Amino acid sequence: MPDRNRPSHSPDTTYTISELAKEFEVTTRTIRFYEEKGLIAPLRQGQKRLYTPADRVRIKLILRGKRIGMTLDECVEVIDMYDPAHNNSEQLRSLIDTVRDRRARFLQQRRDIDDMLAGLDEVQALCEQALADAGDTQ
Amino acid sequence: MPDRNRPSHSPDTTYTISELAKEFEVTTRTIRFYEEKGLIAPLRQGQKRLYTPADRVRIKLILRGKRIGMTLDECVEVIDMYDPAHNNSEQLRSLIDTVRDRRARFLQQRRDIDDMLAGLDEVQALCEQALADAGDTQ
DNA sequence: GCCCAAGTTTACGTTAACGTAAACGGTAAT
DNA sequence: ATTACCGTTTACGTTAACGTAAACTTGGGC
Repeated sequence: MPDRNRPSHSPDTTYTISELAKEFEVTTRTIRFYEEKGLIAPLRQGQKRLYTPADRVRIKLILRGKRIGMTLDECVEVIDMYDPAHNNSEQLRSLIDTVRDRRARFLQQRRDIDDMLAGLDEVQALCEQALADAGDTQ
Repeated sequence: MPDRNRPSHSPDTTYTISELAKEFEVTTRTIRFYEEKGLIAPLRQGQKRLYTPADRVRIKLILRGKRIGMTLDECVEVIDMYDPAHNNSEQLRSLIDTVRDRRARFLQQRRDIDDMLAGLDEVQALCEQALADAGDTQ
């Protein structure tokens, strides 16, 4: 049995596919699918996949993106912003533009969520009022 | 030609499908699809669909939901919270629970977006630093 | 009367993101 | 040695949310 008691912050920690699947509450199929799509590229020990902390972070970012409705392709776009394959000034400026556009979309989404939350507040207030009224006339 | 100059806030304003399609930048197919799925139920004048301001609001809510990754079914759930078909106290309490759950999900999404935005800030800072450095060594 | 733009119905096609099943390999415990 | 789990590959199935095309109707303009 491999050592499951090593500190989780160890730099050379690795994870099996089922460990990550359990942690993130997805199926192993999902994780393999992400690999198939090129979103992650785990090591292999023999035939089995071995995930590094970096892989784990990528999965975390993917799932975060998914929760706010991003497609996998969009997740890749955002994740790729992090890796420093941007050599010359032209690429840097282009990346800054991409960042600006993406930020605008995120801000729109946050406005949408705030609007939704405001709606929920109203609904709840109406509910509680109706409940109070029902209590009064009892 | 129908009057297209009536004030848009008139209570009995109606819209054609193409007007709404243009306003919300979707296709007419999309709007008909929402009807097919039971999300809206426009009036008819003869064979043609006529949309009321209430229909328009529902479409707006649907699209808002979609922007934050909600499915159409989830949009219906949320929209249905607004209409007062909640008669007795039991239903009211149940609705309050539903509201609480939904709010929790929205709050999670907002955290996700804030995390994404923080990531973009970092990326941008690194970009600008790299650009500045490139300028220095020129 | 004829045309055109906008509307309609019906139906099949498409894409993303997995689910599900089959068939197989490695290894650890009984 | 057999059972019990992981893990693997390959492949077909599924659902949501429309796109696209065909064939038809309808009211207004020339």
